Amino acid sequence: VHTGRSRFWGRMPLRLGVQGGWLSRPPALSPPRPQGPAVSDGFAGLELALPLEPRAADLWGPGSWVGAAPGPQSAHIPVPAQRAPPGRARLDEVMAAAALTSLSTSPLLLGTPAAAFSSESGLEPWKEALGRPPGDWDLASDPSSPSTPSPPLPPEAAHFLFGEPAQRKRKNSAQVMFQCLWKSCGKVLSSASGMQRHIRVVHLVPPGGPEMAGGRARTGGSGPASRQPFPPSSSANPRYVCVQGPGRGRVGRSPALQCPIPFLVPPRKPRGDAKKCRKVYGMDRRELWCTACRWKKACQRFLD
DNA sequence: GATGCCGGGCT
DNA sequence: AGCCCGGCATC
Ligand SMILES: [Zn+2]
Repeated sequence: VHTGRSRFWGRMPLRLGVQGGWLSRPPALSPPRPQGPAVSDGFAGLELALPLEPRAADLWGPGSWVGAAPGPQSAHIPVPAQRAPPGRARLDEVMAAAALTSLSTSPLLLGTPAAAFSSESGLEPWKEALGRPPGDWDLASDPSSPSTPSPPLPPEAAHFLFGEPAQRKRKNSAQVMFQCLWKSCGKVLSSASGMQRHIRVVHLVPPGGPEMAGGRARTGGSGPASRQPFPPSSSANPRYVCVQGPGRGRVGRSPALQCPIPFLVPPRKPRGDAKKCRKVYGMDRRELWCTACRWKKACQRFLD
């Protein structure tokens, strides 16, 4: 059983270079590597478009691609911004890119020309939200909001979450909204603080252990992965590595350590050395492979 | 180049 | 659900 896939968040139009929950593409950053190539680094490739301005104009503008300036620790991931081949809506695509991760929050501009966001494809969450009277789908609908005020997320986290919502002189028709893109969440809130709280309460394991979570503890692995960004990773490698922020380089087993969530990642997974069906039987004896191997999935016969 | 397999598409 | 494959990371 592996623990869900990606567990990052970022702003909407960005995409994290993650595959299978393990960081992809080592190179670039190269922190001091204490060990051989097999176990070292591996998380420098984290690709973030942090410097991006969250303003819609920039994100969806005429340029077809947006990306972060290449830097020591941020390669850029181009994200199609405007047009997309028919059958695949652009927003859908961007959403997919973002949703590739588990969560992302982003300011949305409501009331802007529909063309900017119009999409036939499924975006149920905020499409729905759009249909409802403002203030209705706000915090009021958050089932898990205790009356007690809680401390805000660390400032860094907030930064990664929303950036500055660009306090434009608001044309009375435009309104900045925030959407939670945590896997299959999509909640839309009207304030950054509200979104922070939502994320903390609903998606984050509190820094005291999962059992301290509000009323209903989410201990085991039974719940939807969407609520377990930091699952009690299996006995083998119960660690997360902080790749950015105050706690950079530190390891721990929960987001409790000083690290903005987006940069708290599991270390790279080594490839097992067990020979799998493909290697054992060869391409010509494909019928002998286990089904998983035949389907290019993780082998079920020869486990690691 | 070969192998392992995630993510996602199709039926 | 079963089945397949693109693409990527690792060997
Ligand atoms: Zn197999």
